[in-house]
Amino acid sequence: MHSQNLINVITDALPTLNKSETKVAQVILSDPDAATRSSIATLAKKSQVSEPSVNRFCKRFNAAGFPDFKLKLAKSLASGIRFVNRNVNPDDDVTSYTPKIIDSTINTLALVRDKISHVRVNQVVDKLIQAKRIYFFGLGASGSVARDAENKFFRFNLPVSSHDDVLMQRMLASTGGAGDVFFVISHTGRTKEVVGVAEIARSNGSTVIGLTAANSPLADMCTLTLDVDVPENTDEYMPMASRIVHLVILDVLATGVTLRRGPDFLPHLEKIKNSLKPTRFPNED
Amino acid sequence: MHSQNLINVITDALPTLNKSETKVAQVILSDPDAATRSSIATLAKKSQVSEPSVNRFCKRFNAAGFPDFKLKLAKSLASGIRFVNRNVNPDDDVTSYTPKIIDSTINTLALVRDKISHVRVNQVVDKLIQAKRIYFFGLGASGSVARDAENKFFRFNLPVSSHDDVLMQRMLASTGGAGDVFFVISHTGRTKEVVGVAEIARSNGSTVIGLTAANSPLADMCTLTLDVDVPENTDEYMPMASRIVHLVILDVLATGVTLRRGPDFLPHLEKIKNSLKPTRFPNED
DNA sequence: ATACTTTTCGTAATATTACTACATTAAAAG
DNA sequence: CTTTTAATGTAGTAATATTACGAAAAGTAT
Repeated sequence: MHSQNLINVITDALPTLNKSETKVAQVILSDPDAATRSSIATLAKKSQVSEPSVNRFCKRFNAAGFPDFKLKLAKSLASGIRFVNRNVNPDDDVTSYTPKIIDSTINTLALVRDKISHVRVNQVVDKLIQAKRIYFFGLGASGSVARDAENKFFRFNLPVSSHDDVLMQRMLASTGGAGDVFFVISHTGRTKEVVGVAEIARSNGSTVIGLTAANSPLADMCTLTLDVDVPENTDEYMPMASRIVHLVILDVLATGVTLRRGPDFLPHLEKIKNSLKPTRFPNED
Repeated sequence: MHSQNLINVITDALPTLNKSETKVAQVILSDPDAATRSSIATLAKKSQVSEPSVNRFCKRFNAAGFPDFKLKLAKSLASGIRFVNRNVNPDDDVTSYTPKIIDSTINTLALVRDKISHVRVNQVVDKLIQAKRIYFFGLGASGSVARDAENKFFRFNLPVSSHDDVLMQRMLASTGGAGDVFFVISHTGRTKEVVGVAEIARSNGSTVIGLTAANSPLADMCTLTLDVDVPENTDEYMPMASRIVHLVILDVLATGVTLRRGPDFLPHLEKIKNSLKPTRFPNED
């Protein structure tokens, strides 16, 4: 449901426009930003047409009127600029690469927000709630994601551990069984070792949940997967956005588990929080 | 120059506003999209103030007037950021808590994007470039952030390690000296152990960089800090966004270092990437 | 408290801006 | 050439926004 960029729509419609509409279109396209700031009178003058012509032009593009048109144009500009400028160039300086990287992460998260399957999330929460034991597995960058997940889920008062050692993973997978949940994190879903471990766990009757790419070998091996398709463009040389997405999805899952546990569980979380107080300098305010 | 998101600006200014301005702000924040579509008269009525009050409100936020304000607001909305009621309620289901958590993370990132000091980022990149050795330190949730940083920075071909063991941290801090960079990650900046370690490192002539809260005890102890003021979550159900922010800032720093190294360095990164190929199932497309 | 100052806010007049109805012109069809 | 239809503009009207000014409220100092 990504609404089409208004500027593209106008450009596409250009050949079908009549004389005065074309004039208006050209003026708008030549400087869309200026158009958003000008009144119908000034725009009419610039285009050398009458004001009603401009108004008709706006209505032709499904706007209620000129002000509404300007609004839509402004929105197109705002979202467009962010989309185009996503890549970091070799000659970028701090002031440009910093927002670019953050924007790119934001965009990816927005994408995931709109695409993630709520049904699937619910199913995974189900499995996690029922688990007698949870293992988080990951290698490389996903290793620290797994570790973060452990740090989050141990609070639920059940045996949780994270592992980034393949041999350890293999051994644990082979000793697991019903009631054990193996939560396997992998950006590509194609790492042979990881897929192998998932296969072992699965064949022993454990539940295997994958946080990984859709339709990957790992995904095929899992009881249940949370598909994440992160566009690769920023991850040219090192994983970036995918880790973040994985972490946020784990946040979502943890929240899901907390909510299912109900309000009686909150004092327990509070207790964990308070246990850290003596390790800290008191807050002055 | 990156213009700050108008909605954040308004939210931040909320405490400094007077009675009628507050009314207007609340109405706008409760449904910013509706605000962009309404006239000054309807907005005034909704806020139960006069039209000039709305107008003054707009000018206060550096808009030429009401229409200009609407335009800026629309642009802010279009940047992919949704501002819903950010808190998760006990009776939320998947379809509501999932977007809430992701939106809240996005919102935090957008805030950091607009507030982070580029000068400071540059200074930190300077230090990292010059480092003979880098240690990433963190405890708890910051432990996995430190580990992720190690995974990222080892690619730059210099001795990097991450540690989440306080004793290890102390020992390393005491043996360090000029040329060593201790990169200390802490959300609160108030954990006694961490501050102590930073102090030891500092007193031995090492460079200590803090990724932590501004004006915290840890920040005071550092050679250089990257201040991150993530609104502390009082809500039980909301996960910490600070980890995510820390990770993204480390992405920014890694990018900064890569760019400084120049294009000659890219083959090296390529080599690391390729080294993983044999561990993966080939991609079918 | 009281008078004085400053800030806040609304009324009403005015200016700006956008829209509509209708007239005119241009183009197309017969 | 008409006649018809589409395209465009004019002028009036409606709507929307802004300004100037003054009243009320809040704050200060005496």
